[in-house]
Amino acid sequence: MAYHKADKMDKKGKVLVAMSGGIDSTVTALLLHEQGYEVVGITMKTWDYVNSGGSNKETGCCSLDSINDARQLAVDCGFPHIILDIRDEFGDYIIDNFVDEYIAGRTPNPCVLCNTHIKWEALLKRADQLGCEYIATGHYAQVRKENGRYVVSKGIDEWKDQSYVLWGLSQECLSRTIFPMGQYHKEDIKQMAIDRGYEELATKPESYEICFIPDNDYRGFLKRKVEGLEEQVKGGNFINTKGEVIGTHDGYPFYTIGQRKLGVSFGLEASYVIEIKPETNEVVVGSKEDLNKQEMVVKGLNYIKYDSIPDNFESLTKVRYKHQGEQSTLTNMDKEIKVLFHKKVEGIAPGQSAVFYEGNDVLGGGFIAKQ
RNA sequence: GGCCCCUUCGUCUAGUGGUUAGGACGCCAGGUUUUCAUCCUGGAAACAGGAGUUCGAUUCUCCUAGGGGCUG
Repeated sequence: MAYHKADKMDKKGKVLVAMSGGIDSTVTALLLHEQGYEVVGITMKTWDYVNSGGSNKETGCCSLDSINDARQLAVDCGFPHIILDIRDEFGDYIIDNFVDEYIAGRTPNPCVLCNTHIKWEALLKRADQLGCEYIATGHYAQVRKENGRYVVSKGIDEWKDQSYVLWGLSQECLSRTIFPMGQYHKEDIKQMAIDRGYEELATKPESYEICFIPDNDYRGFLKRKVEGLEEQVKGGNFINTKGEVIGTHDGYPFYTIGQRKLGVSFGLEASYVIEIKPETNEVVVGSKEDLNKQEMVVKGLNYIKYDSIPDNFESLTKVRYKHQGEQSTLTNMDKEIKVLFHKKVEGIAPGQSAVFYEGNDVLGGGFIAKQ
């Protein structure tokens, strides 16, 4: 495909924009296009939605039924758009890991894993094939180069900040990544969409499900995916912190640490899952106070701002996506980091990502191994 | 087998001769949220049954059904 304006556009470069069809990635493509980048849109097909039940929600990281919207925008703006089928890699890696983690009694975050191991890899590979210097996504986060490293920091819209899900990206990936959303607030983005004639995008509900579980029922997904699981694990015991049996549950994979609504009333106060024991199919239940833990171990580390973290480093550490974070002291221990929080943190769940911050900058992160 | 004390939303309970019968947990629905959760708002939901006393009974009395004390 010939680009008659190629000379002019080359000043900014060629960028491959991941487009889900939602508002954020759409505006991302629009802005870069307006700024003079040579934009190529790409929509990744991660999962076969055909028989998964419909959804009219459009603006998650991997929306459903949105390929046409992305393509239409590309047509409107006159840039190319391609569809990339990554169902195989996605299924083998993300979905298998998702299932394995739950079977192991942990709580995975597939979005983080997909970013780290699938999405960027697929984007960069295709970018190389297309001669794109950069890739861009609609994440609310920022990247800058500092002291020879590419540093991820929070988007200026604190409320929408998505830097948490990017802790696993390599320096190589970051060196070619642009996050236009990072310097805007969500309201600005909505206004930009409206100004450009895409008001319907601004009013679409956002999607919050895991992309491969459109009905938002991960428990049902596990049951369908793992034959015989439901029968094997049902009837396990709820036990209290003294080890006494206080009830029966549906099976340990169907709970997560910090979960409250357990379908049974155990006493005067709300009860929370504080520990999951896959080997005995027991779920330990306790009070809100029992959920609070002072320390944890994080493994599978990736460093962003520096190439390592010195001992006794002070950082704000998040244990979940929307966790506000808690001050902590980090200590290296042979490919793992021990995190000692200054104040106890509620509901630390193995399998979730821990992300370390220095101010607004992401130091790095890893997976919570144990409390 | 005699004389005492219990019985309220699914659960644990508060309470009164006239109340919208209150709360907590659980449940349901919304909100927040690119994971799972948390969190916030709202909602449904009960006086064991029967007969009295009373202007009026969930409350007082009596009777029929389910738990604790002294005697044999």
